[in-house]
Amino acid sequence: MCIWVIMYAQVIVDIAHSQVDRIFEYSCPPGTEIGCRVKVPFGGRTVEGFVIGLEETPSFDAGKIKPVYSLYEELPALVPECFSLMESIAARYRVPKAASLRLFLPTEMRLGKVSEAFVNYVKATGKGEIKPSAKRQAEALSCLSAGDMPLSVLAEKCGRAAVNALVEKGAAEIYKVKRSRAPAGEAADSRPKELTPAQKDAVEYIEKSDKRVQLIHGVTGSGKTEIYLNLIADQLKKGRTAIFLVPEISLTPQMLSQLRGRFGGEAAILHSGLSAGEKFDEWWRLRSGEAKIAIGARSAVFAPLSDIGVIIIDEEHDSSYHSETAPRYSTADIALMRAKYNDCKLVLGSATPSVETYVKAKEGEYGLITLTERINGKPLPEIIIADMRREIRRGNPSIFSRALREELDTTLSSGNQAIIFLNRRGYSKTVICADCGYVAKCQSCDVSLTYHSEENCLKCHYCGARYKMLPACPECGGKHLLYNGTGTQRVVGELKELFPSAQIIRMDNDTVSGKDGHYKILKQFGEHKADILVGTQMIAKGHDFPSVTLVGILDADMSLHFSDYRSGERTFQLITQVAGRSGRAGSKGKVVLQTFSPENYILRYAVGYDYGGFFENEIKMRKAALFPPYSLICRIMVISEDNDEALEALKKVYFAVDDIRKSDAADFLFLNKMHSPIKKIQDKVRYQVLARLKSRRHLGELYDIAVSASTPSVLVYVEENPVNLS
DNA sequence: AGCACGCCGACT
DNA sequence: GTCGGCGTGCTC
Repeated sequence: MCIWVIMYAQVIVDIAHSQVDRIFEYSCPPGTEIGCRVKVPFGGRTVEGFVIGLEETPSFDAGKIKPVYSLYEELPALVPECFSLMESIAARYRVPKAASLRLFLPTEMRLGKVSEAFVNYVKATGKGEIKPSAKRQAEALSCLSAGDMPLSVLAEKCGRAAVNALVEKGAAEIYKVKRSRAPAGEAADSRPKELTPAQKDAVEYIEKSDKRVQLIHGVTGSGKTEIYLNLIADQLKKGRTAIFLVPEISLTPQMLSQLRGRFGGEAAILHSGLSAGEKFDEWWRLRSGEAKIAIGARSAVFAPLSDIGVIIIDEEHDSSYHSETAPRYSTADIALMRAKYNDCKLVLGSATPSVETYVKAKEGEYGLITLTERINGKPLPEIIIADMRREIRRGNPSIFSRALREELDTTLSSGNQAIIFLNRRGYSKTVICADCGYVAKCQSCDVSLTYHSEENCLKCHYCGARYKMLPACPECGGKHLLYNGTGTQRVVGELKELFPSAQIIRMDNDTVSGKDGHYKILKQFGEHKADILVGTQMIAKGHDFPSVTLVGILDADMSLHFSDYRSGERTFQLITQVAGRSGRAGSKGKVVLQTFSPENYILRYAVGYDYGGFFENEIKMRKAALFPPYSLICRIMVISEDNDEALEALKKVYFAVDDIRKSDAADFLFLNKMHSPIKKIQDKVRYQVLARLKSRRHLGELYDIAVSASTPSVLVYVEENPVNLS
């Protein structure tokens, strides 16, 4: 006789709503473990839930407790660490626990939409008899005598009817075998390379350091990747696991095959190109311990690994590491939580680290490894500045400088390829004087103003101030004020006139369609099906094009004048990144950088690949102007289809924040409410409360205000140091 | 979040 | 007299 002790499961139901953001108790079947996903009855319907605790005695009226319907799987999907992270994320970003738990599962896996895949096998039982006339059945049995085989193969050979008949008679049986959908893909040969002394030092330094976070600042081609791979390999040797994060855009087919070649089945690669089934299988390979390295974009920071030995974030400055949906986490924050929990290192790497990261490394909070030498010893491509004011003065109305035209000519005639990059993003337009390069700025914020055509005025996106349109340049009196950038079509048009025989591909939001339209265009160009690639942001990173020897940046200063304290940083990062596209393989590369402000310090430092100089200047300016990291910019977005409701919520938020300011005025550098720079997106009006705070001490209260001001029809959320103010 | 229960207007 | 509007309240 056997007496089961009835166990009670503490369950978080998978409904992300504050009113059900608490524990519900259910009696559960034996075999239920903490971390299991369960199907439970909940207020007349059936929902998915997560077991976060087990108890022998319920704390709820036992008579009202209902039983768990079923378990989704034997092995708990959530590892113990998830519960600690769940608490931190829910508290930090003010989201329901269910919303933070969802992060740990690929969306494709929720609600039991995908499950394991099976393949049917047939085996002979040796039982039953077949009639002598049944030739096909006999044939099938003889096939099986050599061993079991997949049903589909046998049916193809001997006919489905014959197999069915054998099964009917009991002479054969069908059974299921788990089929792995793990993406096969090619595996390039990429055996470990001998490390250079600098790389060896870096690995040793990181492993010995007592600092939790390490920053590798290394120029393009300095061999950061090889350092990462060695750090990972060392942890695997110790029986620990690893997470390797890259920007989504870097997960190109070449990179995937390189990683597979290096790590084989030890690595699970989670990327957006996987089907639901593939993702399911890759995820379970990690969870079951079969795979020990999780490689992927942002969401892979939630990989179901235990005993993590190292977490790596490559290209740490990349904006794709910030989530754009609630909870709006930053990947580095989560990675740091996990690094602390697992007592392991968090390694950040970049050729152009974000200012906020670099300042921590310089001040000693993070370990800092600087790699100045390139592995192949080759110099970085030469960057030439073309002064567009001079071009105009000399009567060159074209969008191409003389220098760029000449370089294009030599590049094309020597059979090489060129990339023309347009530095435009977002929606706003700044005002530039074509004669002297003057840019209109806000008097109280020192950021550039944005031209609003509907109201024909200039606005500051930081304080909401409005300025009258300028009839002429206030500096030089020039009348050539430019309000619009140049479009890619115009660039292609002019190029065709200048180089009629060249093949040109254009790549921007208009020409890229579908999920891999992006990749298709790059592939074409990589196969040298065109001589010139013209594009915006999207060509800045990713692919290696061996025969590209020239990169032209048409409006290098465009992003400098965005009304954003980070515009200088972004411009430096962008130029460095785009320049890196030139001269990847054999021949030396060149970069022509066209600008209306050639004396600008950001461009000067970029030309010399002088990150240190750039940083010193930038940090000085941020300190003087009290911009991050010397302050915290908080934006509370208010979005709704109903303008009145939005305004009501906006007022509520503003007055609540203002109350905090009244109690602690010293912490507030700025506070105002205003329209969002983009007033309406998809028929939803957008307002914002913008605050600049000296410290983080009121951040939690701001999150609380956002939560309490949101309604079913008004979305309210907080953004910390927002990447773009749209 | 859903879904039930519940109390007031126009209909077979 | 009923059908149904969606306001309040609960879900182990």
